[in-house]
Amino acid sequence: MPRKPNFDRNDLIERARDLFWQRGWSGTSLKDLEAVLQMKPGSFYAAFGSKDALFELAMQKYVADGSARLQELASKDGPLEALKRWPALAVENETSPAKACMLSKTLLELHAHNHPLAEQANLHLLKMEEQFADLFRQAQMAGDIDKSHDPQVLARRYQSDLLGLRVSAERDGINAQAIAKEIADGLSRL
Amino acid sequence: MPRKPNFDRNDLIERARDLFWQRGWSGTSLKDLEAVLQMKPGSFYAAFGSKDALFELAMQKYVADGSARLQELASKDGPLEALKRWPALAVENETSPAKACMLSKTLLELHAHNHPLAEQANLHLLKMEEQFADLFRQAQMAGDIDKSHDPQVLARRYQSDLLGLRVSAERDGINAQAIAKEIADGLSRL
DNA sequence: GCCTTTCTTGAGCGATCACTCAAGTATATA
DNA sequence: TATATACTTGAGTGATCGCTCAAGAAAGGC
Repeated sequence: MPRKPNFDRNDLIERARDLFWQRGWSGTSLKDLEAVLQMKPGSFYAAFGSKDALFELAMQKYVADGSARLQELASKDGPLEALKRWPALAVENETSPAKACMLSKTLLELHAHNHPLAEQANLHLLKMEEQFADLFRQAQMAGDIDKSHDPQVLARRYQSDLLGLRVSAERDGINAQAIAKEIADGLSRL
Repeated sequence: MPRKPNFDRNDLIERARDLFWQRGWSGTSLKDLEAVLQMKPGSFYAAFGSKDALFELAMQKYVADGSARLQELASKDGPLEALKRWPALAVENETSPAKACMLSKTLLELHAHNHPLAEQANLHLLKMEEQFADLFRQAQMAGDIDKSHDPQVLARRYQSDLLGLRVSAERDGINAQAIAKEIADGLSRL
């Protein structure tokens, strides 16, 4: 049999995710990708098919990694504590490609053009919201949150607050950690 | 003396604002603008200088109009009531070019490229935040909000929540009015 | 009427966009 | 070692990007 590709596909997708996350869809050119991935156009298209196809892979990795990190946090510290710590974690990482959520950036950029990637981003956001709802449910079962609240409603509001926080964190001169703390404190009052 | 331009400059800026607001900076081409403004390239560049210059004018109009509408609401119903009604108003208008805030869309799209328009958007957001803080202050003077709160802190959180709401409203299948109501209810508990 | 001043027109500029493909190169099997 | 089977290369595709500019058209003042 023949030659093997001399790259680590997973590593390439991660690097593409970081570039797309930071610069957005139209802000990332094939030239940018070729530079970061160290690939010529021919190899790129043989490996991924199109810029859009790679973007979708990048979003999937973004969601899978984030989801796993939240789940791990919940396993370690419990569901409520995970939900309370998550906003600060989302915003504190100095090395992350951007503070704002990649899914919301994609949605805002491409929704007006009815681009399929905007629809995909929305679906991924729905999945994240469902994970939040699960954690709220678990926190209720553990007696940490009053059972009078609807977990879906809590999750919807929580995600909205999180998206706002992460837009704010993208700004210069905004104390995002302070907002993150307020969101966490709000959960204590449920 | 000579010929007058046969267009209403203010009207052109409004149409450009709607287009930019909906499609974003890189999502709006000169061709799009020429079509909507009914201008050939020569006239366009004679009138506005560049795409970026028109975008800045569009943002200024966006902020001026929004700011005036909020101020009018406050004059009519009082500062606290204005702050409580504002989220629902921002999200209910079916004819608006987009649900998300034009400033946050611009910031997210252009911040990574250090584009001057991202910096401008941030400054406009700061001005809006200051207006919110003023209204919170006035509500405290009127005795509608406990004086133990810092108006700047309230405004920062309020704006973050508003940005999150408006990103959520851009999504399909999200009940943004419900989130708006929760934000308003939160203000009642201050 | 004419002249001056401005606005309008639209072909077309160089640069960049996402993407293609034929030719060359490396590797596993026979 | 020979062959088959990928992977890699990079010049080049047509389309579109923001923008320019010379020529023509319109509306004052005289």
